[in-house]
Amino acid sequence: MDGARIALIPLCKNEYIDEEDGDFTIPTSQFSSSLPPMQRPDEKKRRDIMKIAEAAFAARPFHEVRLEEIAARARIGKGTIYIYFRSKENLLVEILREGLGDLQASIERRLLQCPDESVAKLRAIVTELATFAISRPYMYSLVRSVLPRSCETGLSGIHKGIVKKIVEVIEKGVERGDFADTHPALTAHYLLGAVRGVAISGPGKLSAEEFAEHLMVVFGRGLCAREGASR
Amino acid sequence: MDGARIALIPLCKNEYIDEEDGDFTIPTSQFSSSLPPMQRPDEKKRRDIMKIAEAAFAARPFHEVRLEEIAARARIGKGTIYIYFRSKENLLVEILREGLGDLQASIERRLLQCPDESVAKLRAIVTELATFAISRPYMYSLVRSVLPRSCETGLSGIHKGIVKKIVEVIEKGVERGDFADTHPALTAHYLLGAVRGVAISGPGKLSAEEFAEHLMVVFGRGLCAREGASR
Amino acid sequence: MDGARIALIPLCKNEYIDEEDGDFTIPTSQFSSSLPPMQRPDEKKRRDIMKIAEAAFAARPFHEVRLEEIAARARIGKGTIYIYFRSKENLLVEILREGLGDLQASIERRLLQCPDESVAKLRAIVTELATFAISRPYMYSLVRSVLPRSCETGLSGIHKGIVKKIVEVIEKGVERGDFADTHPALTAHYLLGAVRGVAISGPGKLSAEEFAEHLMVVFGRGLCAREGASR
Amino acid sequence: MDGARIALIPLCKNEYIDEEDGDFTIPTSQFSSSLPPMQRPDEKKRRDIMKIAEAAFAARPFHEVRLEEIAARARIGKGTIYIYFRSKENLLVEILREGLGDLQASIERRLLQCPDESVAKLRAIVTELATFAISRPYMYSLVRSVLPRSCETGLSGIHKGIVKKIVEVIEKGVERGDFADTHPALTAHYLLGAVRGVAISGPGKLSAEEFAEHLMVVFGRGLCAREGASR
DNA sequence: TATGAATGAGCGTTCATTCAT
DNA sequence: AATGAATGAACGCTCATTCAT
Repeated sequence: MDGARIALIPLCKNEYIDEEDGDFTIPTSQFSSSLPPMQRPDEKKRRDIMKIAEAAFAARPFHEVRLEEIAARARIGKGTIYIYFRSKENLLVEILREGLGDLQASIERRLLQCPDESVAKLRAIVTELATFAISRPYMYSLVRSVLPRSCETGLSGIHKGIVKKIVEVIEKGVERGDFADTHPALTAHYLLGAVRGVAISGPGKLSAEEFAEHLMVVFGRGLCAREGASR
Repeated sequence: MDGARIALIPLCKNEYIDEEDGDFTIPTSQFSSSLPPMQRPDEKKRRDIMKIAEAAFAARPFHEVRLEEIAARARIGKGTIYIYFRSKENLLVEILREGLGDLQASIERRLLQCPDESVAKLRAIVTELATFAISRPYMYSLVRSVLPRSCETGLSGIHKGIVKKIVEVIEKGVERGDFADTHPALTAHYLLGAVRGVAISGPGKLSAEEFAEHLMVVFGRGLCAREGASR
Repeated sequence: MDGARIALIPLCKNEYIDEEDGDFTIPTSQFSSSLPPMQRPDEKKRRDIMKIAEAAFAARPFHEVRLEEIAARARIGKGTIYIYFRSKENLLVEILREGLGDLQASIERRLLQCPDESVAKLRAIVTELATFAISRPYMYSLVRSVLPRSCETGLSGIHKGIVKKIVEVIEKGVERGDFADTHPALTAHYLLGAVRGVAISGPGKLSAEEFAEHLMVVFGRGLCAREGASR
Repeated sequence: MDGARIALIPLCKNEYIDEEDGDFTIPTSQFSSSLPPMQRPDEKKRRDIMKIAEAAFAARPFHEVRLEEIAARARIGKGTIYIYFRSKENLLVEILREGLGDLQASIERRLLQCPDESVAKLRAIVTELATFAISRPYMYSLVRSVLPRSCETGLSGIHKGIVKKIVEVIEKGVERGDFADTHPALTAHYLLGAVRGVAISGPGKLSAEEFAEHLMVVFGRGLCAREGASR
């Protein structure tokens, strides 16, 4: 049994991992990530469903969420969900795609409006992350906790896009001598992870502003090039 | 055996009769302290199951993990799992409890061995977190997968214990003038979240040492009292 | 739909959040009074299932009856049973409730139509009991097969109702001097037990009429006030 | 669906009934009814188990009785039961066989001691039945409620033996002009059923003597030859 | 002989999904 | 488009039975 060392070393971060012997083949899920956006007879109803479902998926783990319950809460028939979404998993994916898409969009919008200065850009990102974390805290709890197969669904693309944006800002700051960081990608993950950690299990009663401010203190200093007492 | 008089005298005609002592829990020895050297639930087998199951739970989301498959991989009968664990959820909880418990224990051990100095203590914690993240990355991905009910399962207690340890170190550092932090609890969550983020979706090919070192740079600076250009 | 504001705002970080209204029972229409002329649970199908299941429960003991088999015989899906019945036990209870209810109803109907005379009333009851025993003999064999919990299921209520009816008739007869019986409740149980005994293990090839007639002879005499050589 | 009339008319009273299409073949149970009495290493322990199990089988329906519970109550290992009994069903059969055997034996003993007179003989039987019903009321609840396949187990033989004894007494009484009964076998079933009915659901607080006395009044009169106003 | 850990067939039940209306 | 009754594959779990000790 000792020889049977488990081989579940994550081959590919960012994704649920497959096993050594291939027995655990992840069934190719049935969602094309790009969206020939299905006819949406009633866009408002679609949003309703997503809103209700977001709450439900946040309230309990995926396998405990019943579509019947979502339908009942949305005051529609169970079958109706299938007019707007291909499956339960697809429903969640769409919710996350939208949520992360919103976040990505608002980060990009904010960056465009902001002066081309390293700390200001960092602040722009941090502010958006904090606002998102406070206003839609459960979005975070969904991202990876329940979601396998994020590659196929295009979600990891959005996630990577956000990471990339942060990395760019840090790298630009390093170039300019404003920041000192030997591994900006790591730092980007710190930032996202930190925000997520607070969103999920952080202290209650925290305003987005306080949160952003504190993040700026810690990460601003942490990235600051001017000195470096790490010891 | 004569004293064991049966108490099932029908108290009430017309109905099946209940037993004197109500719930009569069968004294399932469940690892009872000491038994005749007969067969006993096998602690090693319990660990085997947990090891296999940890891999399975890491490989796919909770609702796609089949106990039958775990049993097959562990080369035991399906029912055997239920000798050692109350339910599928309990199995996962035990895995997490053990994992988080290990982490907590190693942090505490390391803190005891380490000089009573703020940065050294921070380093001790960071080193353990990084080591854990690299060596058991999927532990992190599990934490929220069935973690509603985390209160009842005692898991959140362990998590809080770890947070508390970090907070203590930061607060002590602040008292001594080594650290500057207006909200240590937030920072503790940043640290845990950051580690988690890297464990789950961070860049591959990262050694625990590199990881710890980089964390120390960012968070060490971020906490550093000596100056503070967050702007 | 705007008023249906989602209440799933995480009240408590660090834990999956519960819903405002707790148990939120889905308004499964379960034969709700009036619905748009859409599909509705089909009362006829319910009866079909009960008919098939009655046969199955009569053919073997409870724990050997397979719902899958009942479903197959009824040519429906296994899940469909659960649309109409809460559980296997509930299915049996409903069968019994209906059966005993029928018996009770037919006894009461017959009593209303019959002249207000002691022997005639006894005959009315006996006739219905005999008819029931001959036409649905397995109903009797079911009565106690899952009848712990008979209180909770309301079955014992029906049974008691029947007993009470018989007792009333006897007591009236005693009042009038037609019957002599010091313990009518006992006699009522004799009658039911006797019928049950014959239904279950009595001689075959017995018509309801013969049976009723013979019962009348034995119990008619047994109750008769006119003389009393019990010795 | 109308044509699909259920064919579960009990072909053979006294046994669970098979279905028209033979799908429901009752698995030949694995107990020889006659007893090469297996080595009984410890006869006392065997009795203990039976005593405990009798209570358990009386307390809940067959399928809810756990051998583990019986073992625990008897303070023996689960496997030990299988030293004394071939299976769970066999355990129940043995309990019933013994119980009914006791009843049969005591009836026969009493009949031998009693004057050769019709009413006295009836009284002998009734007294034993009443005593049995009062002192071991749950024996009755077991006899048919849980037990399929009684033919193969030899139980129905004992039951038939008792019926036969009663029938003999009645027939002798008829021959002698003491009793009038056109169908003694039916009456025998009445008697057994009546006793069973009282044992299971009759009024509480009834002494064996009262019970026997009342039975004699009703059945004594019911069988009495001297007159016959059943109308 | 006695044990109780181990087994695994087999169950009741659920719920995402389909489809007739 | 909308519905919800119907489905049935697939699950978690139980427990009578076996067997190594």
